[in-house]
Amino acid sequence: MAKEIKLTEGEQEILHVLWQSGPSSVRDIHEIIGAPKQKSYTTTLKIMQIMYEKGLLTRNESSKTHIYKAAISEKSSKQQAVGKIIKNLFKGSAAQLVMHALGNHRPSKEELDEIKTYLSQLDESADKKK
Amino acid sequence: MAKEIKLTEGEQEILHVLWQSGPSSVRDIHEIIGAPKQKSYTTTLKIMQIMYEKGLLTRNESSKTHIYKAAISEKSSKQQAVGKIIKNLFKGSAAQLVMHALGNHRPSKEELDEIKTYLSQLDESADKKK
DNA sequence: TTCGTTCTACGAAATTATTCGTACTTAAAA
DNA sequence: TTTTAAGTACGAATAATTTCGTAGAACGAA
Repeated sequence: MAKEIKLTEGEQEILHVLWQSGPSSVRDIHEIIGAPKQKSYTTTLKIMQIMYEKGLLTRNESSKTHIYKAAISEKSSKQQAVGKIIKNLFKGSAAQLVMHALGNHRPSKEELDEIKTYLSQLDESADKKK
Repeated sequence: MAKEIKLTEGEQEILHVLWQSGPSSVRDIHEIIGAPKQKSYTTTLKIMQIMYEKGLLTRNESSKTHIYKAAISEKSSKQQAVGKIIKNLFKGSAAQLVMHALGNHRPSKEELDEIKTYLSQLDESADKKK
């Protein structure tokens, strides 16, 4: 199992932006999440520096403006986040989460079809297993 | 939209237990989450008292040992938690979360059937809407 | 009634996270 | 070359959270 990483609120926000936008400068990130909240630039900088020290981010220092990248994958974070929710809020049942998600966030017809297709694929591969 | 409630790590743990077990004493909760982590009893007590002051818990003081209940519903917390994940990690697509959950937590045949049934119901009711 | 156990209340220390000011560096523009 | 704009580093204040010790109340058993 992947190591359990504990992220603070601020760290999560920064990772989300980096995953969406790709490698970014502190300024880039700050415009998106710090500035709108009236936080000073050095606040964003500090958090990113700490994340760098912790190994949550890597950075390219070749130019004056450092460019940061997420050092942990969105994929593993998704898995951890979803797994945690299933465990804590849905008594371990992925199916319950699925139905909850479908019930509350009304996917479009297209999305529903997408899911059905996916489900039938799952069925088939389940047969072939082991 | 329901008010955005921010819970600390410790608060979440306690709510999870209360939702699972129903009304409980501090001792009950402590045995489940404090004791295994070698925390002292008063630590659990203190957090629950603070939660009570914040209105996150209610309590019955009729006996010496107070009995606490969660004051916020598991349902709304689920909605908030799932909504947040969909927004932050799945670009707003519930379908993506669903497929991720199905892909990583291999539900049993029974669960799959359950989901399919649920899906077809959704389809029908979608037709009737507005 | 007295003792021992179990509880709550509360204050304060310790820890963790966020926030920001200041100093110094770099590089480009004037 | 001087000035100005934009960056980084870093220390320290503040805020939020967790942790625990101590005091005193409640209550049952001896």
